[in-house]
Amino acid sequence: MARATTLEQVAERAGVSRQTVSNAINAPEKLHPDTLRRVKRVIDELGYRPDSKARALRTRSSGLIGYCVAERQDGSINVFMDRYLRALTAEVERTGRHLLLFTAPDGEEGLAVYEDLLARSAVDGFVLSNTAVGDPRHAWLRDRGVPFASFGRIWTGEPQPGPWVDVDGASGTAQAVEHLVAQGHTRIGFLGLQKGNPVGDDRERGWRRACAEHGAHVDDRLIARATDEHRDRGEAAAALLDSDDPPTALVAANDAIALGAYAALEERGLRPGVDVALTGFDDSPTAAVVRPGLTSLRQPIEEIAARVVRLLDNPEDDRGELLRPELVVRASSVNDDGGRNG
Amino acid sequence: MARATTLEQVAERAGVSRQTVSNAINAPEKLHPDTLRRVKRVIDELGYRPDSKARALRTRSSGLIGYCVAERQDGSINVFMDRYLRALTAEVERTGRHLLLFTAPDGEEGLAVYEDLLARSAVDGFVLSNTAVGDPRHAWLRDRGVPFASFGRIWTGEPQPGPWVDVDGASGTAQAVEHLVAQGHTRIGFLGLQKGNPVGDDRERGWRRACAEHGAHVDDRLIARATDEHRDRGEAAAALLDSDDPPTALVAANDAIALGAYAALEERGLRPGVDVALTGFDDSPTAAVVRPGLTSLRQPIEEIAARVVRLLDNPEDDRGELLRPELVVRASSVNDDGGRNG
DNA sequence: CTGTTAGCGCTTTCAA
DNA sequence: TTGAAAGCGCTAACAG
Repeated sequence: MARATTLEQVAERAGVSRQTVSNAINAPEKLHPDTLRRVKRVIDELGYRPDSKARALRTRSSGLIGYCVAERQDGSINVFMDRYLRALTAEVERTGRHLLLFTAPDGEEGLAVYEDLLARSAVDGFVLSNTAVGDPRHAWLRDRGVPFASFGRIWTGEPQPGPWVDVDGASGTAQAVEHLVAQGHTRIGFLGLQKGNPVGDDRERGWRRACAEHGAHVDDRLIARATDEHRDRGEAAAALLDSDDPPTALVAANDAIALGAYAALEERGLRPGVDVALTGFDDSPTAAVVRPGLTSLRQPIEEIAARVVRLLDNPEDDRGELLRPELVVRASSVNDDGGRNG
Repeated sequence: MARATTLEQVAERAGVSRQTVSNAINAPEKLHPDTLRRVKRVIDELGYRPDSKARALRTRSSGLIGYCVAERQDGSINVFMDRYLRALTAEVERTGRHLLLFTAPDGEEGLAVYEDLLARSAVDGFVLSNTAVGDPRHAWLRDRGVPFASFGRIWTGEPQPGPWVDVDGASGTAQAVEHLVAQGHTRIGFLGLQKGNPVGDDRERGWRRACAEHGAHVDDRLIARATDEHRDRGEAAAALLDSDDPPTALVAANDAIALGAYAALEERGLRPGVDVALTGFDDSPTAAVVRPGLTSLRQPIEEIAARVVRLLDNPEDDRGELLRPELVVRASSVNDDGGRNG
């Protein structure tokens, strides 16, 4: 690998001092236009770029933002990983930095990895994701004055320890309910997560509120909960479908559970969208591909990435931002197919 | 953010020179056991870690491996992104390095980004992925003596410009055919990609070879091709199903096309697995979730990541490695459900 | 506006 | 085995 051009080589060739070359790059307004032009030409000729490590050493900032890819496959963020990382990388680059990936165990144990990265001054800050209930990372970083921004709240009830962006789950399920009410449904079931799961509770709140607001039934017997957040064989939906007064529509807390409901419906000879309307949440890649297409709530991943990076640099700006997901209507929730069966 | 401990602080506290501390970390065998113990204790007390940038500057190696996340969503690698990046990150960490993410346009244009990273000495090498036909990156990096390893071949027919790992597509579809022949099928159709797409051609070869070997029909009229590699509405399958002598089983070149076939079957009142056996390729998350579950070929992503990193460090070791995908049998390809309907 | 000096924190080289 | 000197390539601070 060829040795890269240095500042000194540029300086010599341009007949100026090293500092002038540095200024040409970092503070061009300080140079006489002629000098600037001459130096710039030499820079281009030689293809010179400041050595990132030397600059980092001197400026005490690595230009790297740490991002942890969960060590164990937990499934939930899975469906966004691709979109999110792509967007985050692009956003971070817009400010001339890069994303540094690392792995760490969940919980307290993982803090050692963050500490290591910090002790080596390998990163300037962190973007947090896969936030868990009572996640210790946020407070830990805040206490050390480390810049960070989080996709996801810590859900402890206490004030958030730092800037965050999250998706408004209640708004999402409320949109789904409104959509179903507009189709004439008044008995809309909710396929939730385990009670106490803050994401599930949030999404349940939206279902409850919207049902009340729009005159649909609100009744705890319209709620069933999935045992496994990431894989459901349809048990939750089955419970509601086999009840005395089954709902005519189902709002699921996520796509995995909605997909489980497909199985439960099929077993009972019912068709999603025709016999029972169904909506999911997350707009996973699968939602667009199954038959019939699953109506779902698309998380504004690209916007989340943009805001997270902005909050990282301007932590005072806005401490928290709640973004509305967007309802993507497919055949699973509309009686009339209307060509939307994608 | 608190200033990190330096070598000098450790040295002073331990009553030794800076160099001795450096040796305690990088060449402990050079120290007297007593000195080593004393220095190590101080290192632990202070939580000292060498500053990565200073070390990198001095040793001329950043400890960072570049990985490009494709700028445009091309869909194909999408399904692996999560697993692959996780595995790659872990592998790279095993040797004390980290992954640096960046974006770059496809083709020649993107080389400027690689050049920039190199000129700044921001990375020690690259792991390539999303390899395109005639991908210019490999030869470009080789010509500059930059370490790299590729997931995916360049498919030009010329010798590969550097170490690579890839999945043996032909072996995969051959496995699928053998599985179908074992179920009694002799007319097995192939749902391929556009002719000339080397991935599709490779997978087609396996189908053809295995059909010939196992006495199944081999006939170009058993082949239909999808227009769009990433989204197929079932047109390919429809062409075969509506032919004079339709196949009783279908091997698709990827899951997206197989999923398209679900639609074509449904429209004709046929059930995957019951009336027509069907297999996909890639074992996308969707394959496990659709009804019936889609039999598919799982790429050994974790092993690919491990080998890519090994090749990066030992380019002479093995220039190319072809890995066998694993057939994951689900209900779409077996007449008897057998409880495998996942 | 330009140049000189100093030093970021580390490891390599060489001397003791 | 340990220590001192030098310098990786850059920019902050200041002098001219």
